[in-house]
Amino acid sequence: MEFDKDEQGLYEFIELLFFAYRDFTAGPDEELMAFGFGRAHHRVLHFVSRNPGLMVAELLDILRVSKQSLNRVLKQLIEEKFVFQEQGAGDRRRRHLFLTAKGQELADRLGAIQFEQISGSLKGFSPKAYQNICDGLLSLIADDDQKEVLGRFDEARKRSRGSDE
Amino acid sequence: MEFDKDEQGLYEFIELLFFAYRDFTAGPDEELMAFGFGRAHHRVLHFVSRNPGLMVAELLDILRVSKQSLNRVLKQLIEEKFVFQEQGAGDRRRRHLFLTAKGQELADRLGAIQFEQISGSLKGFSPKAYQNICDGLLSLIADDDQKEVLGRFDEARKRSRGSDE
DNA sequence: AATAATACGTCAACAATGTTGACATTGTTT
DNA sequence: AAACAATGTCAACATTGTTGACGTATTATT
Repeated sequence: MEFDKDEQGLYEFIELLFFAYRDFTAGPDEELMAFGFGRAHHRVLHFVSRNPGLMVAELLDILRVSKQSLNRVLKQLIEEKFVFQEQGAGDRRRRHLFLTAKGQELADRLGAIQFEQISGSLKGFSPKAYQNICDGLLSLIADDDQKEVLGRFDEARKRSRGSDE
Repeated sequence: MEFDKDEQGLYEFIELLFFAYRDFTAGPDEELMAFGFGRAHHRVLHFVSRNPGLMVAELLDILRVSKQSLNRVLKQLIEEKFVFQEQGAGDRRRRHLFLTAKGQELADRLGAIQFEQISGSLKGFSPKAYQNICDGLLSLIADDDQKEVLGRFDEARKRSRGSDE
């Protein structure tokens, strides 16, 4: 397996991504079933947990689904008190999304499942090798989206520093 | 971004995988629409292309869906002459799956789209870095499945050597 | 002040893809 | 002959995606 237009290698890469994604999402999916939720709910919980105060429009841009599709799961999460909204201070049309204690608890549990999976899988990797994997995944993302993704990473790290210290 | 139970880094890893998978599947999805097919059809075309003579039971194990769900798309692909079946020589209950010329053409076109995406994204990576990415993806796959995946990789490489020389 | 644009919510219909359960067919094994 | 295995099929239903149309605040523009 080396990179150089080797057709076999490229096909293998495609399959690795498919199987990795398949097995990676399997764990949380099980846990979610107990709540009557699915993968779509997980995505909302994840991104609201990581970006507290996220607006609906931003979430739509992240998930790339129609607002009707998002609204179906978001409505459930709000009705069942996993998520709540706050009207924007400046612009009162905006709804900022946050997790309730219950929502945060579930998001954290799902995160913990994936943490174990990742650290179990990658514990043998050097920091350098791990960096290569992250860089590789990042460059698979469409050029226009990479900036947005990295921007949100930065904000999350700033928030985390702000609350830790 | 370094590997060591850094919560931020692990969350970032999760998101990278999500966005990479999202953007990686977007290309073929568009092409498939023109044929009235979806991602489920793509998976069948891909794995039959890579493993000619694959049995239905093996495909079910790869995709991890119910036979009824598979049958729906497989039936379409057979009726529209992208895939054909051959009765097993030894065990005549078995149906071995193959692509027709038309099916192979479509599978190749979809492969080409993803090839361009991958090589465009990873062209700056050293062979070593590329190897790290592949190893990382592989280890994200459930332990029991890694052997199967690697086994099929080997078979595909053997087949490819057999027909190339 | 009237009008347009924005952010969001909602109703309805429909499509793709997943599920389970039940049953039929054909071929192999015991 | 009876049991098992591999596949196909019918039906019902769940989740998550789509489009189109419309409603309601709120803000921005003219």
